[in-house]
Amino acid sequence: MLSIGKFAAAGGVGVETVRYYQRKGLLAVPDARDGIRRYDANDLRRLRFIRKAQAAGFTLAEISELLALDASRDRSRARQLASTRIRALDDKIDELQRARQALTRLATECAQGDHGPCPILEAFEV
Amino acid sequence: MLSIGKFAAAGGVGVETVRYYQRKGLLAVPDARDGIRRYDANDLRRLRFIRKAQAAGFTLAEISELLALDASRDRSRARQLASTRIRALDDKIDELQRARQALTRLATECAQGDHGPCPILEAFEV
DNA sequence: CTTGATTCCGTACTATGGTACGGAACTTAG
DNA sequence: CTAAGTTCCGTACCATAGTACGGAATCAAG
Repeated sequence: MLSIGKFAAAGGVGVETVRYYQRKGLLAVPDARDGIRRYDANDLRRLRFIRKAQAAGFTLAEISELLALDASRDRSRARQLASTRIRALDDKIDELQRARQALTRLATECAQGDHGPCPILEAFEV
Repeated sequence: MLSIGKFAAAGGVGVETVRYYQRKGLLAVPDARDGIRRYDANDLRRLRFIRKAQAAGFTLAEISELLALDASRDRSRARQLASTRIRALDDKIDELQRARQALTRLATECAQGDHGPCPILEAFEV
């Protein structure tokens, strides 16, 4: 049974972040014995779930829904959320790759010769 | 000479966004003739520059610096900003690709069989 | 037992990039 | 000329994901 400080540390977040997740309804606020709330292994699994899902690009709102599904075991909805997220990831990856390509080309051109306007600066114009 | 509404439309943003960029120092606030401020082609180039740089993933703070460089013509600093941004893009792309891979695998596993816990939900646990 | 750290709780503040609102003055279309 | 649309300006508000603060109470170490 962990105090909030140990719990937060075990989950790799700050105490304030735990409280924030509680306010958001992502984590339960355990009953306090003697005024100090204690967190168990279930709480910790849930906190780690949140962090991992977040690393996979889910927003906290989406994670709320995943956590609710965890209770209902609604597989088709879980797959739906996953595939929506995959499409969003694809779009974002494409966008970033296009930006990277454009910038790389510009940086190369800018490096070749020190006369005339810098292509990086010029490219965004017009 | 465009009014702020036409100017914003020409730049593909809202009027409030133009005012926001002015507050941020990204766009100048032109002198008003007769109380109405007029925007010229230079202003429009600058606004479009902002939008394009933003699409390349620069933050408004970085764009401020790019706009300042545009005046000073500091090519080496421009290249430096570009390569820093390229590295950040690479990191982000990697991260998203890892997330995509993990999610795709999970969604496939979840689709195979409807018994037992859903791997998508389970994966984020432990 | 005392001192320093931790907990609890509400509230406020941060950064980022905008969006909305209200009222007065001014412009534009019919 | 009148009515509707714009502009100006300051201020407040939005979402997202936290972070900070203050004061009282309680816990842990020496």
